[in-house]
Amino acid sequence: MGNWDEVRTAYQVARMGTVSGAADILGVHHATVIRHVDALEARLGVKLFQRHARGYTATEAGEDLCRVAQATDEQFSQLAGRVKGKGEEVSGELVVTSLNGLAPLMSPTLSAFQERYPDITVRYLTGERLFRLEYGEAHVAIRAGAAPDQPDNVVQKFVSQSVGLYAAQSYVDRHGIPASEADYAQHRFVGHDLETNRAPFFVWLNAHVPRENVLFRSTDNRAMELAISAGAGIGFMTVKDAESHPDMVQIAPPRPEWYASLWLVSHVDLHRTAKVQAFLKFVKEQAKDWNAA
Amino acid sequence: MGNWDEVRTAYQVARMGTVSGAADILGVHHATVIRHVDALEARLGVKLFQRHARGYTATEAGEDLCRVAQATDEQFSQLAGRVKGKGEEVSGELVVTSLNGLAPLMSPTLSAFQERYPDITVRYLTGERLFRLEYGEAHVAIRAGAAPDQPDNVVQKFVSQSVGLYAAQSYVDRHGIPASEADYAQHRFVGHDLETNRAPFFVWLNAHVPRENVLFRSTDNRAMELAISAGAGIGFMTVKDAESHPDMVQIAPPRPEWYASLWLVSHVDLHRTAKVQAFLKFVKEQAKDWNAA
DNA sequence: CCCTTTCTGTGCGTCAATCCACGTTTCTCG
DNA sequence: CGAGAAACGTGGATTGACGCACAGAAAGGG
Repeated sequence: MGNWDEVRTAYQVARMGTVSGAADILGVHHATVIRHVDALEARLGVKLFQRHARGYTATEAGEDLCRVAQATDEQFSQLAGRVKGKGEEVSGELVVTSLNGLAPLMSPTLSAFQERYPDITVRYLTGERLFRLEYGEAHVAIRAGAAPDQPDNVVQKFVSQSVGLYAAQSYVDRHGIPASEADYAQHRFVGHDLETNRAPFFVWLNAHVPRENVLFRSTDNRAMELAISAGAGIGFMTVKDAESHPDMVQIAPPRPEWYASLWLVSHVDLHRTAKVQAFLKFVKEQAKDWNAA
Repeated sequence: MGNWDEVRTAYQVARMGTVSGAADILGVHHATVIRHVDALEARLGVKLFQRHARGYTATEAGEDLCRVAQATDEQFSQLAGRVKGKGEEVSGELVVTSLNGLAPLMSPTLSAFQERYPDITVRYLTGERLFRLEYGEAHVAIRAGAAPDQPDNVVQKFVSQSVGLYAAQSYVDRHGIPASEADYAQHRFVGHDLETNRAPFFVWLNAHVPRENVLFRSTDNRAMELAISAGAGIGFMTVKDAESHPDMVQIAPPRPEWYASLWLVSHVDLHRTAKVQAFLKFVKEQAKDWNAA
């Protein structure tokens, strides 16, 4: 079935009964309508209309086509209505992705967002591998580290969490507090397992603390946090996280170069939709007081 | 919803996942596919696909469109199958029309035709008004009188029934048999109510018998036949009809100028279809021995 | 690590689909 | 009965859509 437009033209001819009437509705010249009908009949090998001076009347085949095309027309009209609305209303799925470590931060916000927009189904995808926005795997990603600059991605600054060096009271009781940076070589640290990690505070750690002093290593932020809390060593935590743990001792105050910047990333094709805009607005409102600066 | 072809190309893009693949299937250049998708998105005001180097992936709106278009594609395929078959197989409705008087002649033939082609539904429309082939009201018409020469109508000679003048035995018992044409003025006749009737034997009657002698007039051939049979007067009957009535006396033998010619008429648009061809062949076979000549 | 393949995207020239105008037929109304 | 309107149908002009070619980018393979 080669050409759907010809079906549409024939449908209007069957509805109107005249070529001229169909041409008016379709907004084309009546010669075009005649050619469409002729082409369609030639392809099907069947006469769809009987031609006479008062217009065209559909044969059985033409009436059959008319019924099918009418159903199609209604389906397409409904589709257009749905699709146009879909760009303006906040409903359906919202897929958000981030690395594992941000789950404690995001979960309450996503929950609140779902409560605010009950038509939304929130899917929060986390994992070690980065879900890729450009393949449509997610609407919004929360990325950490340096500002991503992939083309076709819209990047907005989210929060800059202030990060400090902390240790548990139990660790301080046993090993004391380092007096200066030179003293760090005598202490135990909690750090990332991969030396190539680009997080700013881990870069700083690699530069200022011998690798052999990083005795607890993990790839999971949550595991490191629990390790610090359990007294395994000195490590980086956000000020907010540290405050939520009892008996946490600040070894070094937050520094600007340690800031853990988070970025809201969305694909340019979806960024303008009302759904994504509503989410970005909502999450920035929620995070207003998380900022360090 | 302006352009159905654009929906079709977008559907293939959603199916294939790539512009190139869709272009291959559709048999057009991939640039055309891109233009169609762009135009459709612009009209709907919604992004249907996310573009990336590996291809296009459908957004929610695109998936919605894909579902609707798939249903449409299936509908159209089925339609094409039905419609193509409709031209080749003998099924559906066969609408035959004629004047009232031919019903006794046609009914057995139509019944036999329906028995021969069980998928056919026969509709036999009779009435004073002529059903018009050019408006698609009937597939085949049986017309009487002079050869019709309307454009777009295919006319075939059907049968020439021999017509004679007859009277019932009861009439002959009371009024005798006219000795010559000059004697007709002393007899009673059965004729058509309208003097303008073009049937050749009625034209002859108007010319040779005073109007006041036509004492039984009707517009219905069947009524006239029954009137003659009941002894109301002398009237025209086909030889076959006269033979089927008991006690019928031939007043004058059949003449060529009285021949009631019947014509098979079909519209040129439908004449080539297998259904009409099958009917014409069948009815001519049946009527082989009806002919007078 | 580079080469190949695949796919998107765009500027440009060409061709076909479209529009336009006129002729013909039929129906209607005065 | 005759003029006018409305509709189909066709040949010629034109514009918009299509195909082509090339560039850029990303994934896969040796």
